Amino acid sequence: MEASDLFKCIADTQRLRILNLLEAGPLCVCHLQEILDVSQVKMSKQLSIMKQMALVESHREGTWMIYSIKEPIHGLIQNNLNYLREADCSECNQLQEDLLKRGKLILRITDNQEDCPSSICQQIDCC
Amino acid sequence: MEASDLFKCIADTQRLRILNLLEAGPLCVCHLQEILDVSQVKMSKQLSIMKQMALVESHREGTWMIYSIKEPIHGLIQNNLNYLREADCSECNQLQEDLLKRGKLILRITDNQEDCPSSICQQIDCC
DNA sequence: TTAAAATATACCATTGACAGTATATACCAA
DNA sequence: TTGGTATATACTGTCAATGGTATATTTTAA
Repeated sequence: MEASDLFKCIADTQRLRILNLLEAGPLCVCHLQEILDVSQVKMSKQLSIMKQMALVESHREGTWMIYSIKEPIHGLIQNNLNYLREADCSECNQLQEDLLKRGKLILRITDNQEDCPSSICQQIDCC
Repeated sequence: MEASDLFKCIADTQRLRILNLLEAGPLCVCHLQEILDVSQVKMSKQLSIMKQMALVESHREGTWMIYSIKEPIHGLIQNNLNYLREADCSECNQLQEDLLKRGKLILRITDNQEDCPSSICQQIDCC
């Protein structure tokens, strides 16, 4: 895995946002879609790209596919996520917003007793 | 200047190598060409791209164009250069090799009394 | 004023990333 | 076994990045 491939990957704002979210915990495709407000096809493709690069991995739970960071997270990715979360720029702010949205989303699927992939909700002792 | 633009920039190995070299000190186009072993046209284009992004700047000395990092260097660039110089990957090793080549090149143009852009050679009290 | 060196730009062809539509697959519940 | 939900893939058109050739520009020296 060359550094240039990793840079190319996170040069796409959506992929960067996905990695930022997954680094906080696993999510299924539809919830990623909801947070990033992006079409199903596009999300699926982005995840597929990063899966091929071995940056993320997935497992099935019923009809859901749960994506998570493939451990250990690559140092260059971690380094840049850390940097951008501290920095002040429009994309950096978006990463923070996404994490807030993620928090709300997890609360919502807990509270409303919505169907909830256990590997996501078990993070907060629900489901 | 969005983070994604910066990532796109350093996702190109040549541009990354150029920034790595310039961060160590100014160089003229022909010396960058020599170290990276790349055509004149291509080098000129890469520099032009980064000049437009305000990552580098240039000034003329005779027929030479001397390029240098535009201060202050962007934190994201600095951060990644620091990371890659410490890391171990083929591209990381290349960055180190380039810096060695740069050192030898500066010694050579000093020793051989070659024509030497003063803003480069004054770094080592020559010319 | 002409020639040579260093650099930049214009032009063109090729390639690769990306977005969208349609369709396929996998799983579940009735 | 049928329909619905979630997800993936195939196909296609479009646009941007890239690399090469030729040429222009700037400066210096003869």
